Amino acid sequence: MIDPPHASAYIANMASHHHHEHAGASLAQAAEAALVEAGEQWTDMRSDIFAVLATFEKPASAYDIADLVSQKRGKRVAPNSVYRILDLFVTTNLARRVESANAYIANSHPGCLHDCIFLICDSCGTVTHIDDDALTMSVRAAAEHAGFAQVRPVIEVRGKCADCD
Amino acid sequence: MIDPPHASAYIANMASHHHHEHAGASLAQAAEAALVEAGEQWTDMRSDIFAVLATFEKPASAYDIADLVSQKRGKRVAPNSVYRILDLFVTTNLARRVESANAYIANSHPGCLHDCIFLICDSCGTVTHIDDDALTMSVRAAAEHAGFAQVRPVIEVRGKCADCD
DNA sequence: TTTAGCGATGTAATGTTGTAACGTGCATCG
DNA sequence: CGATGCACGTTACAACATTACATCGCTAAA
Repeated sequence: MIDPPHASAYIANMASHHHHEHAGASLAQAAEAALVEAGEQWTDMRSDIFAVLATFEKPASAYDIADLVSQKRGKRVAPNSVYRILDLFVTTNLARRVESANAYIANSHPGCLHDCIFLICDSCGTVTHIDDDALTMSVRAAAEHAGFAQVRPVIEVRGKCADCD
Repeated sequence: MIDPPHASAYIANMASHHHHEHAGASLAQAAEAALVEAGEQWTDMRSDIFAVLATFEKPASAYDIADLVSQKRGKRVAPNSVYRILDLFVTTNLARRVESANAYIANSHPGCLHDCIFLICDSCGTVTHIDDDALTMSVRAAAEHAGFAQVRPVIEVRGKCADCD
């Protein structure tokens, strides 16, 4: 799961509403803005962890991030601390947890709330993401129809990406 | 995650095609038939593990199962062995892995192949399952449209069930 | 009948992922 | 100056998963 960092590569959304796909410094700024907006602080540690997370184009495990942040800071950062901050990122929509990979990925449009569909390549591990609100709303509706409330859909698709196929 | 066993409680499917929802002995028989059909053996160990898995109405971790099977046999069964057999069950469609819970659940209609949608209650842990082929096919289609092949959808919804809400 | 192969399971060790409990430093505010 | 709250550190441990190799029993070929 440790891999050479790159800029995140997301494909465009199919949905009616559109938004910016941030990258690099722009993304970090957007993240900071979103976190502050949520009433949380944008600390050095949070900034570093977000920066590292954003360099991955594949889902990064908390341990991957801990290692890289430790290097970057020249001081050991425990996975524990990373988890705390990742949890914060997830709840504030700066990052997403990829359940089927036990890993995390930066949200390329923080501040913009919706359910996403992740496509994870079983060969190369790369994640692309689709926003199809019609589809995710149907899933929500189905769950609510079954009596569920406070619904949080997890929609991931494992498979072979176009490159690896 | 260790919990008093019960018969599995699944809700009916919404889709056009219908099938039996097995339970108890009938389910075990169906599982055996499906496994043999797939060219695999129905051994005592596999039978025991399936039986234990089927008593859960919540997703069961490999370790939960290992504990109960160990009791049942009066001899320690290592998680390792359980994982092996669970993997087999998953590939032969006798069981499903619930990714967002790192756990497994028996398939109440083995031999009948489709994608399911799991609803997992964050309070009580109970899983219900929906078969909505229109929805899952849309997800597959979206993934294939993005260039993915050999697609395996993972559609889970976390939330509060009607009882816990 | 031996023996070679193979599939299923056992055993042990280890790796990975995730949490709990508690301590410390630092800013703000009465 | 305390007191409070928050971010982060440290340690330990729990939960989940895999690897490598050994053993057992069956069956098919020699």
